[in-house]
Amino acid sequence: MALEADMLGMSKQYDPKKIEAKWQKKWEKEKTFQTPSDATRADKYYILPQLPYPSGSGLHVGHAEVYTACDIYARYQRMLGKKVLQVIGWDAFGLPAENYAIKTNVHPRKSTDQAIDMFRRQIKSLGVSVDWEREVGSHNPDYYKWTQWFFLLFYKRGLAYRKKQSVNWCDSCKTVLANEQVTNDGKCERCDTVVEQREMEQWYLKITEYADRLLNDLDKLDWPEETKKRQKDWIGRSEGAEVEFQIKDSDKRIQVFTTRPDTLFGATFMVLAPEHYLVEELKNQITNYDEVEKYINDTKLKTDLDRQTQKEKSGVELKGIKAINPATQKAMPIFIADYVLATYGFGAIMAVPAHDERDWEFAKKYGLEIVSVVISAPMFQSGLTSAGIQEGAESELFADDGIAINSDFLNGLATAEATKKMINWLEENKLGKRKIQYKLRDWSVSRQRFWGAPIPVLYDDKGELHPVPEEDLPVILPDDVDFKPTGESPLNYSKSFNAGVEKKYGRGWRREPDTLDTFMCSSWYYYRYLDPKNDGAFASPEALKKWMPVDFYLGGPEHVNGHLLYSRFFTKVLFDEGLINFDEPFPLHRHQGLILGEDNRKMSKRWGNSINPTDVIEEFGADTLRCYEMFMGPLEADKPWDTNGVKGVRRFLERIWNLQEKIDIDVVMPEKLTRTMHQTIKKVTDDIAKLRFNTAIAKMMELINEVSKEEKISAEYFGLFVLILSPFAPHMCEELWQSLDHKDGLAEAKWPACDMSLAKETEITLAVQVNGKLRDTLTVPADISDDEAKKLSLSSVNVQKWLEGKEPKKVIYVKGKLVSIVV
RNA sequence: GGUCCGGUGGUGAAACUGGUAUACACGAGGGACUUAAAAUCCCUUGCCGCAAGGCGUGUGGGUUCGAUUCCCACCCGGACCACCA
Repeated sequence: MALEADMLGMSKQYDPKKIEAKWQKKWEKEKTFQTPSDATRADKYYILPQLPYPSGSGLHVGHAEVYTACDIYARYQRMLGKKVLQVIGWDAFGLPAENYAIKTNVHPRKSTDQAIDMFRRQIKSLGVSVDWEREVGSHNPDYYKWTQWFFLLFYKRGLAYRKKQSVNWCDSCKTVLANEQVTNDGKCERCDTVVEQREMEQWYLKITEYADRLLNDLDKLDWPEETKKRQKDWIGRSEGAEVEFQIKDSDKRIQVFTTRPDTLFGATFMVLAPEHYLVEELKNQITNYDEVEKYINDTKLKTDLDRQTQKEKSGVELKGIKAINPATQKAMPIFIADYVLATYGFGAIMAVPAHDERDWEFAKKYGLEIVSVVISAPMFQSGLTSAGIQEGAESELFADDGIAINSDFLNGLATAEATKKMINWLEENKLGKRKIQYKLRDWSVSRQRFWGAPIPVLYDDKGELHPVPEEDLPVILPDDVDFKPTGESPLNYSKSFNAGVEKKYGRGWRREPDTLDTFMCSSWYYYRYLDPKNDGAFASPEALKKWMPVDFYLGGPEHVNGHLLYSRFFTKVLFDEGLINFDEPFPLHRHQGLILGEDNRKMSKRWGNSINPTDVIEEFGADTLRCYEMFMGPLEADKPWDTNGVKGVRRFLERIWNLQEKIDIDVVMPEKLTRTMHQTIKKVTDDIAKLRFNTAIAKMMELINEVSKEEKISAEYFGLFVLILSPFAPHMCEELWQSLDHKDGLAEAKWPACDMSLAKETEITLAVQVNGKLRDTLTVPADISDDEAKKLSLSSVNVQKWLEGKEPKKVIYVKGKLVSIVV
């Protein structure tokens, strides 16, 4: 049929299904996108699309957005002569597969591998230029061997430890959750169950030890400013002091952290978190312990959600004990209250009701003493006597910086000065010292679940822990497991998991039954791509040296405080171990936006507004899907799907396809079209570099609109266009390129250079304004002089009309743009 | 409550460093082709006005020859954080 059509001189119909299958097969067979082995530091380019979780519901149009954007960038970089590394892998461990197993009794390995097969097929049908030979899956023993190795590295460096602590517990998933996995209304991010607090022994990684570096090194990164700020806020650095308060008639002390040591003279009571260890220790001296115990128990029952929605502060005084304010020597009442968090600072505060909103509310409710020790600078200068202030002091809350009063040796000092002086005084008297406090907490990494990497630790017959020797890795995840969640680790009940342990290590020895948080798997995957089959290291020193750091990383903004922070942490630990010579993995990072449903809501089963990329490919073709998703709007913006918009893009590609009919080798293109071509090359080049794919496509559409009016188009001209379109619509462009008699595929082609002398306009349109209003436009030679431009503008009939014979006061010429006349 | 981001046609969105606001696309209206429909092609499309012209980038001010862009105040929407001492 096709041959017949050719012989009749009829053009072939654009048939993406055929074209796309053909080229995808060819690329795969010829390993077109295999990572070049001759890459060097100078010409390497590492492009990383974020690691997908292969969910059972298949690929989402949002995935297609990430892979297309990265692929356009990759193909562009190759055409510039870069040796590109682009790979996709699978974040394969995790709760959904295990929950599915509990429901259906299908082994997670089976459902996960099925999901991966589907994902791989779907991603391949997008025509992305990734090196499939380097694909990795975090659930494979040759991958999680190294996840376990990383754990041992942390352990060796004293960064992994076990601790009994109050943890977030999801009773539906029967597991512990990291703070990052709890939603802001206190629910499990996976299953929406309200999270409770439980005391449990868990493994932690000491990410807090890296808080300052994780904060300071943000300055080195080219990341969206908002993202850096969110990470900064999450780390939450505060400068202040720790202060010790003696308990009256006792040798015990209460330690607190405060950012306002300058207000110490105004501290009138103390508040401990209900979980504070001193409450138990001072039990015998507390006269109302029944009441106190009741409050503690009530707090335990309360969920985070209850604590947050509760408006009024509550607490109980610890009667029978008092603390001494080291500055005033006054005895102060001590309370427990749940507005003080056990997990921040020392779990205790000095309360300064006059200068802290929370303390103020609490003092008001319980009728506690309020002493004002800071006033605003204007008020201080207005000459109010200190007596006058003392009288009116209780009426107002003042939480800002100001001037110290009622504070002995601090009086008259501004807050910054007063703070310094107070810290010096505390240090001299051994009552406290300067301290920097972070909100960031250590990362809880153990999970009482099956579908994860086993923690490579052994316990001997005395319960002492021993890391698994490196040569015994990987600790294999067994298959004989009952999936029913019990709250205990399913691995406890696996025969094969514990078989041979005693024989190998000694009588009474057993394995740690917990598995690692899946975030540990995804914190280092970008290293494995460099050397995925290496059995002796997570990656060879040569590969690390050649490819890292990642040149461009694209991922969702949801990972700001989880994955991105953890990956930076892993990298810094590798750096400290001397295994790498850089300490940030992703110097350049951008986010893609969310693709919403046609109804402007987030795509979900619930609304029935999901779009399956495979359906779109089936109906319109992968090239159309790719171009449409890039044309929708800025990459980082959230944008709704519009099926008519997809049709519009398909129309655009068809018009290009049909231009083949007009190709004539001998025709010489008009100067104006040559100019448009070079302007388009420049625009598309600049826009791809800035990831502004939407405007790049718009510019190419403009060119096609203009060219479509021509009778004949030269093959060379058309070829130039095919080159710049090729990263966006690679299948169609390969086909067109081939039909232009190029023997090599586009993988061998070079990105065209913009010839600025050809792109330059010979004529420009000048806008002429009179008193700021547009009155005329003039077409003039591009090299017109200032005087000539002004003279021409003033002589224009349209301008004369508005001048009304008056002499202009001022004439401004903005080169190549406009003339502004003021009368 | 705090922080950040945003508000431009009927819709998704353009606009370099302060310089002709609405590129490109969708939708809509009209026309050509067709027995008809689809597809395709052409024209129109911010608002008011017959026109000249006026008005227009959330609202009100300011700076400037000139403001979507800079400054101040406010309104609205979204995201994130949320008792962090």
